[in-house]
Amino acid sequence: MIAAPDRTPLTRDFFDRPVLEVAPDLLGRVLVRSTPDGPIEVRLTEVEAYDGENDPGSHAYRGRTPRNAVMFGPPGHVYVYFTYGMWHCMNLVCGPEGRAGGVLLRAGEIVEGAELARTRRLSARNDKELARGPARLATALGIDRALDGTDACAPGAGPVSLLTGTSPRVDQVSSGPRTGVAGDGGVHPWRFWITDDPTVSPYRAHTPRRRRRST
DNA sequence: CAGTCGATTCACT
DNA sequence: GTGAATCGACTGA
Repeated sequence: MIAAPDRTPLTRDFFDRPVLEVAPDLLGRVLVRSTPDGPIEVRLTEVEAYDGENDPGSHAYRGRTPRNAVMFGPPGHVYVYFTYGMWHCMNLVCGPEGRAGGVLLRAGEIVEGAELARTRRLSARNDKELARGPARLATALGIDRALDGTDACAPGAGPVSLLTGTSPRVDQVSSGPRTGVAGDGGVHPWRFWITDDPTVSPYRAHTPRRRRRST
């Protein structure tokens, strides 16, 4: 008989560790998103670590700003940013307060609430695409900047929480360079995913944007 | 204050 | 594989 997955919420202590330790440890865990329309649960299959002010790829590299302030706050909180004029992406703040570490949630498998997720992800051709990619994951879960700063470890039923769940075996975890990260930030193998999982997003190197033709 | 670009996705060839 | 969409944050003058 197989034991049921442990639905005990992850506590702040889980996130109060170096981000490079937390990031791979999040794989396989289930994130619970509670909304008025119902719950959505996603099993995380791909993440990336961003190591605060030391990391050229991190939003915190040039210090604290109004946008990234939450990253400098206590661990276990949600950092949401808006990008490309259309998308939101979601992080979990890690490391001690002041350290500005974050784990970008890049992809996962919807394990509960797929029906609701489909209504938010009309372009998805199948359920594996519902949360394959960081902005897709945020869209499927109904995440936007209103959730920036939310405590994912708050007691009681918050809008976002994480379950202890079951971690994949160490030999089932792969790592490699982060997706779409420019320059020196792209050298570190700080992207982690569950090997061969079909919901993991495709890797793309950073592509400099073409200059817009001036008028 | 104008210029540049983004931890991306989608439609189309 | 290529290019457009779309806007807020950040940079440097």
